[in-house]
Amino acid sequence: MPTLDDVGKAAGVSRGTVSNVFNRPELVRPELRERVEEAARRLGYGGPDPKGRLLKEGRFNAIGFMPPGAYAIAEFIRSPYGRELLQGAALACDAAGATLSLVNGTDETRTGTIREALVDGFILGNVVDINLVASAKRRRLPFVILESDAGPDVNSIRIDGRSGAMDAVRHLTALGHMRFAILSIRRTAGSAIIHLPGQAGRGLLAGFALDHERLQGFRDGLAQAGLSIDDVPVIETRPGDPEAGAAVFDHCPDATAILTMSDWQAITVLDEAVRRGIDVPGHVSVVGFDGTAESTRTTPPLTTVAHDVVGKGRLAAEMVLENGPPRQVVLPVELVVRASTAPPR
Amino acid sequence: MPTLDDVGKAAGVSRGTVSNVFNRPELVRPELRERVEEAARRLGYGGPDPKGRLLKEGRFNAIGFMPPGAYAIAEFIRSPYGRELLQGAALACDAAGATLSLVNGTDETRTGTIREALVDGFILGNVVDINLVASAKRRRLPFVILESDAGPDVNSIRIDGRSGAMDAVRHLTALGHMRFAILSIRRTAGSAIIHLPGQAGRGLLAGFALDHERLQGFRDGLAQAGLSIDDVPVIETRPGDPEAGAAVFDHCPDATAILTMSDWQAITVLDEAVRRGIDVPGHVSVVGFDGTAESTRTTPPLTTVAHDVVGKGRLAAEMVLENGPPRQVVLPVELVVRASTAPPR
DNA sequence: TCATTTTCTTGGAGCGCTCCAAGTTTTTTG
DNA sequence: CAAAAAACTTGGAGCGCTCCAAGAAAATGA
Repeated sequence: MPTLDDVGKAAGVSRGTVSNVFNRPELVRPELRERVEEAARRLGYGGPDPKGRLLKEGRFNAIGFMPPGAYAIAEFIRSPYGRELLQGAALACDAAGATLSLVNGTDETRTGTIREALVDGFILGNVVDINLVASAKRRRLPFVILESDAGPDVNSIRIDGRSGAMDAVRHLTALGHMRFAILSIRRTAGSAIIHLPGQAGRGLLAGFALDHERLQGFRDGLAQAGLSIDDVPVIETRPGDPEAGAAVFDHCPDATAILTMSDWQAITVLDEAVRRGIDVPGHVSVVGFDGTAESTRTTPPLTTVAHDVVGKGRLAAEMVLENGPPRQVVLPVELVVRASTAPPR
Repeated sequence: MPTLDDVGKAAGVSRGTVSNVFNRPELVRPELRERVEEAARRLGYGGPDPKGRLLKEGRFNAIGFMPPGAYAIAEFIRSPYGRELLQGAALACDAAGATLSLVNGTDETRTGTIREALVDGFILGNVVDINLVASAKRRRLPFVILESDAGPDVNSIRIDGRSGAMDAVRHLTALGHMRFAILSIRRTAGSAIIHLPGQAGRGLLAGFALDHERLQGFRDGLAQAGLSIDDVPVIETRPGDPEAGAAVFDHCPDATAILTMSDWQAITVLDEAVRRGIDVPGHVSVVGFDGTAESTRTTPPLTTVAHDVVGKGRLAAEMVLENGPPRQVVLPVELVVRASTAPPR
């Protein structure tokens, strides 16, 4: 690839002049300009390489988005939650004239990615591996983490998952439900993990912050109705696992209410219900989480623990772009009652 | 921000040694390494800046995605078509270990964006402004354009929109439909444009390649049934305009079949039908375009002119990443008949 | 102890560009 | 027509890094 120098040589002028021809053409006498442009054409010069400029300018004018532990970018875009989050981030980037870089990376390579990504800051999707936060700090770029809190010196945005989950349970117990099933999120590769009541080592409340918090909310909500989460089957599936619905119906045949951790999971359950001819909400009630646009369009429309996902994505990008003092934001949630819940059969 | 040199100075070693500490630590004696690391910590050095390396290496290891003329990135992600396309591109980037950069830009700034984006290649969403192709050529990076054909020296991927559109019309005329409405895409900002039959200067077949082609298909399909597109009202709305459905029902009250240019538009029509208590397909049939995953989940499920959108996105990214000789790919379409079409009332 | 080998460290060159002070040429002015 | 002003062009410095040949130091062997 020819460089400014090559073009300059070919046109019999200096590098600086060639640079001017491309960046400040008004500074260069027309006939000279023409000569330089002609030389550039002849050599197949594609214009000043942004790499060079970059080094000088010092900014990529881009922020990186790293999807949550369990996802690849492609998978994340597929999820209703993921695409609204990206939408919001894209909105903010657009407004700021910045680029949104979708960086991939398996759990093992993410640290390296953080070290080397060509960005001015990061949005770290729900962080599973806490070492990522350490890596991000080390890079000394602004970043924000989603759905975790890593202390007062780290930007974070999360929702109050516990109270949202409690609201969902309260709604269902108020309708008279007593027999629940919980669809939780598996944060590693693989198919559904079934935790039946009474099973040893259910370790449900270990895991990852987001899931932990929501499970706590479910637990506490159940407790308020005199029920124990220990009697509730919990199934962990990967976010977009199409088998999730099947797993629930197979393993929790007498649940009258199914609590989930995302609208996507709830949709899977709805789909499986159609397949099996199970009536929702007549036979079983289903509650989603996140309140994405999808949840309004299902059949029946989904009762869900909603928050402003697009707004969250936008805020995240804004925080990174602004690079102000660290903030920990907790967004409100609201139970939106639609037609997927009703009194038990 | 401190640099390798600063750290070297602070630790009393050379720049090269500091670089080794970070990149090939095994080459550096442990105690020296420790001394350097300690100096780095003390200075708050965030590790070798990728900018420097970049210049040496010469590749960004990223491809840029530029959305179609009418969209911003955020809007594009909202559309069922857009997110499947991005999904596919993300898939290919992930497999290649590359980053997918979502570059924004209004119509006026896109040329500049193409000149300066920090990427090794481009996917240009449906190109409205043909000058973009010239800009992309000038940059001398691999690129592919979608839903247009810019000749044998430019990578392109498109579907056979004309035959897909014809299939849609044939399906409807076979069912007995005689009165149509067409929902087309407005490629500029603003609300719906109504082209009623007989109106002067309908200029329907001008516009942008994709729309042009599909309109041709509609025209030719109608002609086969002895109908003229000149008698069919055509409404142009922006891709995600929620008013699209309303415009159709307001201005084409006696259409028994509505042809659209995207599933997204068709979904809008379905939503409006629900709102107005209009039965689909009892009262009116609706046909989508693209065959996105969304189209299976609507009520009723959508009859649509389908193609593999995810595959298209993946292929696009692969073509850019491979940087082989230019190819012009035409993907097959297939009319998928579902429950949104039926014989006319 | 000195020669040889092995291990470690150095600093210059170069990646492609932009910026800018200084120099050169052209134009204007008195 | 010379001097002053304006217009244009030049080339070095520097952005932060990696690579690598060469040099220095330490370890090993005779």
